[in-house]
Amino acid sequence: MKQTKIPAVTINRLSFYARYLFLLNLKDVNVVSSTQLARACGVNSAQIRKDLAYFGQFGVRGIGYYVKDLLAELQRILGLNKKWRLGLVGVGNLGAALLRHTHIHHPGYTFVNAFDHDPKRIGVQVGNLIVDPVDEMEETVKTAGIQIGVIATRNKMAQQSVDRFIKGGVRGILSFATVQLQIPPDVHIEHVDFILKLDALCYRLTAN
Amino acid sequence: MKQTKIPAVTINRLSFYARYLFLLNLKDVNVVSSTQLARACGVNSAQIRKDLAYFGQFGVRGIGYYVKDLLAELQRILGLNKKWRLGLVGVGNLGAALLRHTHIHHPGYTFVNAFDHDPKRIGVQVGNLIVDPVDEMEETVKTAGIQIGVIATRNKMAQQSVDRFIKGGVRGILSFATVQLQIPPDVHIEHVDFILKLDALCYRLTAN
DNA sequence: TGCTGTGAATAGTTTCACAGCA
DNA sequence: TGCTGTGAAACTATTCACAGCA
Repeated sequence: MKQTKIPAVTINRLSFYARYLFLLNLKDVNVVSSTQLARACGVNSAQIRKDLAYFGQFGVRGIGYYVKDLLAELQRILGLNKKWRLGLVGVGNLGAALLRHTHIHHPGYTFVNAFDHDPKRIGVQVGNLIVDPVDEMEETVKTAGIQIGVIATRNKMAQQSVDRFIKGGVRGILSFATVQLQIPPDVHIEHVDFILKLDALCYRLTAN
Repeated sequence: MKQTKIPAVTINRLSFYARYLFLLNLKDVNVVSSTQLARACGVNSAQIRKDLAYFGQFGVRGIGYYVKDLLAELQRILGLNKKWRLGLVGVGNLGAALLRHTHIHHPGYTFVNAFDHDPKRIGVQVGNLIVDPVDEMEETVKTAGIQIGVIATRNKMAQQSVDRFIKGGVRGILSFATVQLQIPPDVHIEHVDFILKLDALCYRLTAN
């Protein structure tokens, strides 16, 4: 499938396009041109055509793209047509917020287990889940078929949590921790780091 | 100060370097080379030297960088040596988690006000703050001297909240919403979008 | 006519490689 | 000697511009 190495920015944009196409589809819009899509997503129209060209030809010359079809193609390309089973470790403020988060536009993601190392939190219900102890992680991750591990622990516990997910067979990690994490080459990791974003704002506000 | 346009990726890396230097400083390490720093941050050493070169010369040939000095320089460059007053709108699961978040390594950021549009939430204490109604935003943002506005509302309310912050004089926005937001050219915005990151993981896990 | 798809041109970023200096 | 600082080279990404087709 992957003819060549697709840049991460392209994947993020595809995800963004898919979101907008989803909205257009809700509004019963049938056709959209790369120029319209570009305006809505704040990018150049050639960019959109190039991004799509990595994966094939999805448009009709003189017309544009059929919204339903392109949306379906993008969902297939990104893997959003499947169900994804998520595990969470660290049921603090952030972790609990994630569990209670309603994924309206993304019914494909479900948290199936939550873990914590703090005995006071174990057995407590958060959202739809009962918090499990971290020492059951490896086993539970295997039996529950968890595919993506979400790290919402303190930095100190992050590496240990990653290791446990990986031992359980997880190949994708979403980390909210602000430390570098060691992972084997066949595992993918994405970082969500809003302090970094705040720092960028400070810089822009300071540097005029 | 800003001789040329500094790329956003460079700013993010500087922030990352600063974090690591902060840790080194805690451990009383005095000197670090670009090679050591590079290994710790997972980048090329020339990259670090180039990133720093945008702002000046901070090293000593044959030695490396003095940790304390470089940290201070980076904090000055990024504006992290100042105190920043943040306002939050949307005290749902995520917003409440942010208010309760302890910024151990970043004492420069403080939430000074929280707003919500839901009457049931107004007057309630979350973290150290009492939730205020959104229709007081413009006024409160001015009097409280809020410099950065954080958007943690539902997508529907996001644009309205941005507008209110900007009317109150805010020039920097951190948005957790997943919609495009309209802002005037003198306002800076950063997006935190973990669904986009999850989508990227799905793609990588799907595309093998 | 009015769009897509794409080669070519441009712009931006990273890495190499080494001069220059403590 | 062993590092930084930096021009040049290599690489990557974006945008232009237009051929090709419904």
